[in-house]
Amino acid sequence: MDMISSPKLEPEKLEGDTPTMRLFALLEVIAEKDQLLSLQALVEETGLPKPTLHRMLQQLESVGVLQRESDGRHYSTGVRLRRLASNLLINNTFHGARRMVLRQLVEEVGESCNLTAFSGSEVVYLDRVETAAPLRFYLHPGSRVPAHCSSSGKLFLAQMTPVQRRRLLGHMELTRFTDKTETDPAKLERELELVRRNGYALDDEEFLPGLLCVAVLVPNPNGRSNLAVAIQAPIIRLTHDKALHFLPALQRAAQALAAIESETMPTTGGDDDALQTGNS
Amino acid sequence: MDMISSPKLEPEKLEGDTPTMRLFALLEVIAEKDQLLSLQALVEETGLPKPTLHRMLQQLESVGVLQRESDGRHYSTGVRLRRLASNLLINNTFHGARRMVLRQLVEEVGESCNLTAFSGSEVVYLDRVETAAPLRFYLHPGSRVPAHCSSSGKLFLAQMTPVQRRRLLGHMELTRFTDKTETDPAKLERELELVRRNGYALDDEEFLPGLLCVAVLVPNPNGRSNLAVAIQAPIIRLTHDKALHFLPALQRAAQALAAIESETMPTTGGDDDALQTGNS
DNA sequence: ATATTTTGTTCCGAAATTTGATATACAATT
DNA sequence: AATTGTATATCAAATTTCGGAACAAAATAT
Repeated sequence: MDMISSPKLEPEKLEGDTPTMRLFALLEVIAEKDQLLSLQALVEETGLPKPTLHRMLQQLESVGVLQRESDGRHYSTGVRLRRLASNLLINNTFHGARRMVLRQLVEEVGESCNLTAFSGSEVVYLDRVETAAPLRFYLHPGSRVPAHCSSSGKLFLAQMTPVQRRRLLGHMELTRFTDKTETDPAKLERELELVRRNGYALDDEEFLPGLLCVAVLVPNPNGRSNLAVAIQAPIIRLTHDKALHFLPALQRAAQALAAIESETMPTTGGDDDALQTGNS
Repeated sequence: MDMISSPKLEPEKLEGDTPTMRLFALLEVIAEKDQLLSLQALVEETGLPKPTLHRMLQQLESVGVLQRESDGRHYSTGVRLRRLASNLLINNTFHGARRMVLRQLVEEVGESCNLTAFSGSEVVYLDRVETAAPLRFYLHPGSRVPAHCSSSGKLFLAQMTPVQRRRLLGHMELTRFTDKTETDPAKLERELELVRRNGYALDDEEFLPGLLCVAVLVPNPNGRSNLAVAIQAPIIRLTHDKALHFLPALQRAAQALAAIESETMPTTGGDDDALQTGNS
């Protein structure tokens, strides 16, 4: 094992010292783009020789990590990779001090709160802390709800580019769950505009009768966020006004969560090898 | 949820043919249970030799894919892995959109549906949404079936030029899977002619006994299509007639999928929506 | 406090894999 | 029909991984 790697800043080259790491870096490139990449495109993107890249892609495809599109020339994420990502985020509640932030928020506002992420086309509950109040909705972590009628979902939709959003909403049936569910795409679009301006989103009995939610995004300095915090409560206890009243607390929690994220997700890959543990 | 996970009886070898795939499988194990795993625990979990595992973990840690806890003896997900997962799920509108179309179709017809492509000489399942009905065939995405005895496959074959088709069928054994499997090239050719005229294809227990499929092509304005949608159901529930009854819904789904394709496929410019340069 | 067991780490030659220039097949475009 | 751009196959050389065995450091038992 060498000492500290020399600071060679290759702007184009796909970094990676071992074959495996090169392959992982390739996955990162693919995951970063919301588009189907061809072999040629990846060659230009990574700077790797074509045969090498071809082999890598083929290998990844053969085990279901990547998947080739119908035209046979474009690659995208495969089932295994997507499942890995899902599991990772769901199981990550353990690692996080995030739960503590949630817990404190719950204590502060007295209602159940949860942490959500956007996955595929739906909102998935990463973690959830319940209020002590006897009357409550029980929604377990791991479950999924549609984006168009959940507060977090609206936030995620609102921050997408128009192209991305149209791709999703254009082919999504805005299923009606309650009288208040928004099923008109145009109206939804208008509401998303509002959400974008307000910086928060409401779900006023749009998914479950009697359930009101408020959510804000967990800010992400690196780009779009895929984390949101939400308060969920029976409308009997949490009125519309009261919900807005909780916004500062919610924002504070979001900020705290963002801090946790940035602690563990620094932008640049630091190369300080502090491997020499106590070995005298 | 996957069904093929191996039971935890013995130190079941971590499957993987190449070093890289073994490593990916390791990540899957870790992602599945985000508990802080020690080296020893992983040895027992995966059945890999200790030095090997140690090397893998160390390598993964040194590049930030995994992370070692403060005690230095427990590993958990690292920065890069989590970022990969995040990006993956956010930048996934493409798969999300397609899946939604499938899901709606399933809801409409009440049977499992899937999206297939032609690859090499076989039909590969790109995605699949299961019906809620208890009795169902379980066929996972990524698996492959022969072209001559699947509804999608016949569609793909039917739209080929005679030269192309002969090239394939000439070197392909028309394997018999059931009594109804067509193994006579001449008869198959005649059926393909019918498929071409009808605009849809059936698979009436030609691959699996008791399984009936109907499929249509996803139209492609640029030429031949390499995408098909299909309904698959036990013949007990889905009679021949009923299948034809579902054709309009199937066609509608195909149309929707075509729209997604045309939205997504970058022509040849490379300039697309959301460019998010993860300048690392 | 010392002995014992368990867990983590290092070595290193043999075996397996990746690498990528070159060559070929295939498709679309002219 | 010819041409261009792409995707894929081949193969010997260069790297990398592999894992048994030895070693070090904790944790646990005596």
